Amino acid sequence: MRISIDTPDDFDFLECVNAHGWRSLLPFCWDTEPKVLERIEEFGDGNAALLTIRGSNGKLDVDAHGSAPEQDVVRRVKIMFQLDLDIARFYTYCAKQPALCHIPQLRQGRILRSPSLFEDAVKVIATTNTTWSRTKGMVARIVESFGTPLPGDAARRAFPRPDQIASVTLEEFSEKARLGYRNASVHRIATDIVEGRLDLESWRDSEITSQDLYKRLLSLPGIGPYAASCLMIYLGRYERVNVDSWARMMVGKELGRSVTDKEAHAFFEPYGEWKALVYHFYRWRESAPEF
DNA sequence: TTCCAGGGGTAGA
DNA sequence: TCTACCCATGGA
Repeated sequence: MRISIDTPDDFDFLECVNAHGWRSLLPFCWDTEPKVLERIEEFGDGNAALLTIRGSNGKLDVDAHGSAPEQDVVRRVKIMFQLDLDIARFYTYCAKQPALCHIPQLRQGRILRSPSLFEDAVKVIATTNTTWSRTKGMVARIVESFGTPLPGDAARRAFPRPDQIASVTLEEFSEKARLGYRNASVHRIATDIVEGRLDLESWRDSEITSQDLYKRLLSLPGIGPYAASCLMIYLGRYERVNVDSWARMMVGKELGRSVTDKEAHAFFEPYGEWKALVYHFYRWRESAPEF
């Protein structure tokens, strides 16, 4: 089944896929040539399907191999590529500043994300205090140990649902996922969702203020200021910079001394409501890890 | 052996 | 609000 999904004029497939390392984390699989993004996705019926996604003029062509309801495929692809995100105001802002005017020219701004906040939260936790190669390993072990396999190819699996993680003990999860001290955080988030104490997907609601959303994200185990700010970006909220070791280093160089997180935040204050997006694309242009 | 990576949690000041 | 310390992991 092929589904064509119209994309906004200010959308660029490659810029979105390359906006950060998510394309290299299972169940995404990026093929540089011929520039195809694959993803194993489960649609709630216990069967996984392979999606292959290509960008072409004004649309995304999605081939679904396996059981995949069309409406659900469209909904999830729109989330992954942030197709409903209105970034016109961001482009207007960038166009006025010489240092940022390349952003609208390149049609940067949208960042590949996961169809669920649960998956993004787990992946962000797996990026904290570790190297990128280890992040890939952690995510791969979660997918390969707990995800629904693709029919006929058990080696390829979807990202596990919360109940697939919560169905095993913390000890078993830790043994298979090997996330170090992060094991308990991921297992508890999954368990809280399954037992009805947490409804992460409802946090996508635009009625929730950014301040409230940030507080909610911080309340999750394993999610601190850095991880919460990353997730805010994926949800289209850019008021908080995800200050990391690179940001501290970069601001420190500018100021000629070591800086506190507060000083790093203050450095990006002039970029107002867009500061996190400005930092994100600056950081990836200057120093993208090998992904 | 020690350090470090796209930090987080906690105690104590 | 800030600082110090500890928290697995595994490659360099």
